[in-house]
Amino acid sequence: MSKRLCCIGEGLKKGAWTIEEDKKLISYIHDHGEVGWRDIPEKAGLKRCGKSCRLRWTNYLKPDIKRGEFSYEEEQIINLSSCFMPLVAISTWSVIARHLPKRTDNEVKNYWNTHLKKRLIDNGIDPVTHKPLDSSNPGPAVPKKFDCQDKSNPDEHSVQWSSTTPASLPLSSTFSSVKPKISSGETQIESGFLRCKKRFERSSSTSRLLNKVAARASSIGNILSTSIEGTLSSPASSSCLPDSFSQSSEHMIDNKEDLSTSIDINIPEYDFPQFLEQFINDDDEAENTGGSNQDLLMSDVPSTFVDEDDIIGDITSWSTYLLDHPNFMYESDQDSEEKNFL
DNA sequence: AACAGTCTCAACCGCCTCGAG
DNA sequence: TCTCGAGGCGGTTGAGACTGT
Repeated sequence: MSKRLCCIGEGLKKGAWTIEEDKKLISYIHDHGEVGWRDIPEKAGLKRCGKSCRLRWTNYLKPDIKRGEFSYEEEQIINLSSCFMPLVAISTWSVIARHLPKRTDNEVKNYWNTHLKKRLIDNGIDPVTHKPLDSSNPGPAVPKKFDCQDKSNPDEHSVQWSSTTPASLPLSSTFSSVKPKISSGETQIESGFLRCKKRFERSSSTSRLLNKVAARASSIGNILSTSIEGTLSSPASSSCLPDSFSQSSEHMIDNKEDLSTSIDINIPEYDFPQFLEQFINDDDEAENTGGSNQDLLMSDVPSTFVDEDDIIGDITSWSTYLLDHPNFMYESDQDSEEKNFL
């Protein structure tokens, strides 16, 4: 198949856009709308290829784009979404971006690559597989606050790291359990086709699950912090913690008052893994009964034959790990004290 | 103040899918 | 059914900003 290359042409400009170019593009789209990108440069008087115009518009100039730092809730969605990376091969960033209102896929991707991925690597986790980076590394570094062996008295607010293996690793085993369901009778070609098809369906399934998470994204920070609180107050976990950490957790509780409204931490709903499971069950029930739960994104998505239990297990595994290690994603952020207490 | 190293993110690249003809 | 162009995607690059010495 021969294809005319879009961005190769005489006199086409590349690189950073000027204010004048931006004005021309905005003015043209304001008058004519986002149609026919191929013709827009010529009609708008721009020496750019259509593709470049489209990218500039969708990633930067569009009026409803939100810029600036990502909120804690947005980070949580990206973190959870990153768990699906090994499962879905296409449309990942755009699907995630659709769950973050006014964020572009490019921005989400950049944020993951420059911030969140780095944090995982810093903490000894492979950002692709979510496994420890190497076998000599027993797992992500764990704050000494969580080290059962360490009964010393670490500074309450500064986090020190040890290499103690955490009780549970995020997704390391559960991911490998999610395999394409190809029957024994299929040929290689058929299985290739099906694999391609399944990629779509997984993407859809992922989106549906993300949608469920995103639907409560506005309160996810509160839910997590409360759940962490509940986890820490349980006898099993508190017996493992040094006294100083109990004080630290009290500090967390005090600080939480500033961050959220008061929530009854005894309500099981706020156990995050349970919350996820319950939320998905509620959603399924609504679907079965023809309920009107608004699916913000995937209302047109066909049913999937990906085993959602596997994926839910993955989410639960990862969220459980996050709950067990509340500082996990934030240890590199020395300047983000507030986040360290969540 | 000057330089070097690091980080950020807008923009580009090449490939893919979809839909019109 | 096939071809081809438009639009969309993830991966990558590199200029400018920032930070440390």
